[in-house]
Amino acid sequence: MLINLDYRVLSTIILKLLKDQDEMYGYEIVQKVKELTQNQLQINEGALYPALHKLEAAGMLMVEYKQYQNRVRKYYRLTEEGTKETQSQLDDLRAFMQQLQQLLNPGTGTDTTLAPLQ
Amino acid sequence: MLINLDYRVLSTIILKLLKDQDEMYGYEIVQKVKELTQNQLQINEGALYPALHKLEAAGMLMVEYKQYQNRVRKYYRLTEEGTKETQSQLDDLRAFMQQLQQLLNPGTGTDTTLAPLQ
DNA sequence: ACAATTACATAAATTACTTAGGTATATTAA
DNA sequence: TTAATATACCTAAGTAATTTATGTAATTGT
Repeated sequence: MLINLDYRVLSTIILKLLKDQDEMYGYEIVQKVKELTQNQLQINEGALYPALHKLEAAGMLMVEYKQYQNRVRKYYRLTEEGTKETQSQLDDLRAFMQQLQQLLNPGTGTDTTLAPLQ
Repeated sequence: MLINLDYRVLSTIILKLLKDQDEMYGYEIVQKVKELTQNQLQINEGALYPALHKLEAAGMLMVEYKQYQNRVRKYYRLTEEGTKETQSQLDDLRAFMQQLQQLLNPGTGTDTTLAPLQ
């Protein structure tokens, strides 16, 4: 099967951002993606929140509520298993993107290498 | 919205292969993808055939039936509009992949450029 | 002769995304 | 000061497309 890249991409982005930033709340993730891609990519909140809940239910993320002014933010952070999963998903996505290069640029041959995903 | 990359990827692969090979039949596309990716990517026939029908219905592909031994193969070929669409989808996919690089490799900075998609 | 491959196809079930809406506080603009 | 926008969370209905499971039929391999 052609990897379901939608869900892959969404969860991989979430995990990778949390790997870099240590902890973030949902709305912050939406903004961060906009910022990093100069408004070219935008995550729907209707997709993000369920994805966060799913990752949490799967034991990849843990939650901490924090007071900020008069509201409560829900901060997410990688669990130990989530950290492993992050690496695994990054590897998978890198592999997939390389396969895609293979398909879309046949003949470029030796070096279609992407910058290594950390 | 996070681009629906599944459908994007599938149709872009189909169109790109037809751009390179001029004409192919469905089963051939499945095999070609396996071959080009050393069995690492595999298109489900249950996904491919409906996608081909959809692209045909959209006027991107035209069909020619050809006799081969005792069976009939259904060959697909790009229409004029399909040729334009191919370029457009390749451009979109390249852009998307660059955004993805941006997200997954922040700091790599100057050159995360992919080999140009033809 | 039987199993696997080639070649097409569709349908039910599943998945998960988009769209749309809802609640509530805080900030900015008119 | 009030209205609109931004922040911050959430869920549900509708939609889209994939996976899985079949089905048919000819051909090739064992």
